[in-house]
Amino acid sequence: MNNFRFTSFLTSNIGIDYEELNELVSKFKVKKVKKGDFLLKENEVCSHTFFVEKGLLKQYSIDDKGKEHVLQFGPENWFVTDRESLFFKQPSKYYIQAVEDSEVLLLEESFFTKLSLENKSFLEFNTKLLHNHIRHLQRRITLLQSATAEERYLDFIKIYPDILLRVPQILVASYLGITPEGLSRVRKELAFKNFKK
Amino acid sequence: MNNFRFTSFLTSNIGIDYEELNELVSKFKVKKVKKGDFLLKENEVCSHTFFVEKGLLKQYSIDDKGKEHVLQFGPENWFVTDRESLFFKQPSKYYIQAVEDSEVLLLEESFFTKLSLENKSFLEFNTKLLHNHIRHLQRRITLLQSATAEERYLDFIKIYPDILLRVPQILVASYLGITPEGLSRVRKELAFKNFKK
DNA sequence: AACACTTCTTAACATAGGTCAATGTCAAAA
DNA sequence: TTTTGACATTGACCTATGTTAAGAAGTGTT
Repeated sequence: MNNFRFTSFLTSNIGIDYEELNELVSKFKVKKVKKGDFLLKENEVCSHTFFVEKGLLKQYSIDDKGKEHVLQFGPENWFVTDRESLFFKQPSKYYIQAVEDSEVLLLEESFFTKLSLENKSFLEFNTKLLHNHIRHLQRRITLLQSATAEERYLDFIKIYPDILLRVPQILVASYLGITPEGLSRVRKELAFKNFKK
Repeated sequence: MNNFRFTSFLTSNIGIDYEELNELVSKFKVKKVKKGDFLLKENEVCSHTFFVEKGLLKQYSIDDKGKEHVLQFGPENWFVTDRESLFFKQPSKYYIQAVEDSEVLLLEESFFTKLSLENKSFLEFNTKLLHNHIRHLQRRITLLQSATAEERYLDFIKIYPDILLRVPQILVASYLGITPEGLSRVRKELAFKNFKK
């Protein structure tokens, strides 16, 4: 058998025929990327969903002032893709780039559509993925609408304590929608508050 | 036959058996709500997807400072629901309320799951709905991360010119993540800019 | 060791947008 | 017709965060 995280991930989430799955997964391409390498660039049409076996990816856009905005990070066991581009076959607005040396599985969209038709359990799984995605995005919107930089930072720490330690703060700041200097200030104030207590 | 917008909406989007669909749709409950009535309140588990036949809904949350944040508006032909609560059967963080006197169809989740399994074309349609939702949410995140209040307002005008005219500005401001006063200022500055030209 | 690079911090200053309070407008209710 | 209540605007003031610029600290490379 292979020992992809992906296989364990799926079998632990779906009541799927193991042999069949293994057969499928062994056909996937594995891609090794170095820190800084791109898996997707702006204006390309996204052709795969990337499942992160190892390492860490970031998905970000660059605005018209040249600033980078991290939409999401993708550590091990995460799916990263631009669904908008993949599904609607439109040029992407995002970059997907390796933050660390990484290994990703390249999943064709047909993998999802086919299995969804054939296997009820997989359809449920896939639907769950989509709903999780939506849940995650809504949470971010609410935070961006209503929370201060400090509150967003505290939220980030709580939800992604692992990622906090793996990425430079400039990326955390970009994810939070503030400048690195702003983040530095927030951290300082938090340290001061904790000191006083 | 019935003359629900919903039936036309579906048949124009899906290659679905018309008789079968009509049969299904005629079983749905229609709910008429007055301006201000709620279809969902915080901490309730959302049990339906609402298809707006007539009128206008808003979905919003209230933060711990008591401020209202509009997540989305739902005019005619839109689906409004809290997918997070509906799918994961969790208490909702949102309110769904009528902005105008409205008529909505109450769609059971089973309607979507069943038809998705039975009908390939419907599955595609449903998947498209989910992807559209994700696209929409991502767009908002990018705007909230990178655009000024003025830019977000201009974007709103461009994308929802109709809604702009139907809702009080206090709701537009809430959607944009600014205060009513802030929006008023933005409008004033825009008017001034246009005057100078 | 010396260097270049990148990241992080700090401080002074600037500004977008929030807050508060007063006033205006308009439509519905009495 | 008056009153009420929701919405919109305005101005004075305030605060969080951005901007700019400099230095410090850490890391990898020669």
